[in-house]
Amino acid sequence: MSMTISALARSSGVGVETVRYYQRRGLLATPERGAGIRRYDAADARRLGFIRGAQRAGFTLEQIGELLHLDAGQDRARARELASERIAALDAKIAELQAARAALERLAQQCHASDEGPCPIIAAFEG
Amino acid sequence: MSMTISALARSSGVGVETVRYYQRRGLLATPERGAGIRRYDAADARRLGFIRGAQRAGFTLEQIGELLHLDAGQDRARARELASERIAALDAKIAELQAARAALERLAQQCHASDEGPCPIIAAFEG
DNA sequence: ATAAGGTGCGGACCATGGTACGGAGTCAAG
DNA sequence: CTTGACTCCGTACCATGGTCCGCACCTTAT
Repeated sequence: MSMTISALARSSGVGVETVRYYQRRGLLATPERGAGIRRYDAADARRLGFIRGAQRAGFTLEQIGELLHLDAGQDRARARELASERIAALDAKIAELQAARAALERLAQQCHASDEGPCPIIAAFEG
Repeated sequence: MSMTISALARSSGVGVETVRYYQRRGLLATPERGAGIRRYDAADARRLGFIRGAQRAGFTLEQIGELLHLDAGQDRARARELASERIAALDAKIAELQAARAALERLAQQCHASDEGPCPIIAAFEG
């Protein structure tokens, strides 16, 4: 159950260079090389999957590094702290994007409604 | 009704260097200088406000540049096109963030519920 | 066994959105 | 009329998250 770096990368939908970048960042281990080629296993794939998932949740690579570090240390309080900070940030971001979406939608409709005068999409945001 | 660059910057809550950066990017005009100092007016402030608002809506500076360019050209169809692309992108992003938020919330609660075994926050995302 | 293609590695480079620096000129209050 | 704050301008630098390059070695199919 071992794979090369390109198989590992493919398994998580990233590029080989990205895997190598994560290694440089200390997010992924660089396994021992058997005759020049490093071999990766399911644990590496899970870890890479974790990184991508956490990244989708908006964690930066630095925060992900901390989470991975906690993994070893069992510091659950800190993990929860990071999680709730992130939840608050997500709430703020979601609200902002929803507001922007509503504004854009309204503008697009106004713009569509009349072809006269200045485009409302442009006219908006000003102020 | 004219102001210096720092007043303009303050009026939109950005730094002077940011205004200058937008000028370099071609998003803001650099008015004629009266004896060495450039003077800005309400139109400049509105334009800067537009840039910030559009940025909050998730447009990149490049897209904002295009929107501002359309402003002159009255190309409303293109403006609507950009707006609806952005709306779709916002919808996707909002859905992603909501999913991430829900996942994190659930994990934080699980983590809180029991202090035994591996932290669910870490265990998640993997896969 | 040889050629094509994957791997390891270090370092350079990229895009995005700024931020900082240095030196010269300008403006406003005391 | 000097001092301190502000401005102009070009250039350099920053953080983030990669991406590409070149060279040598390894692997695999033919």
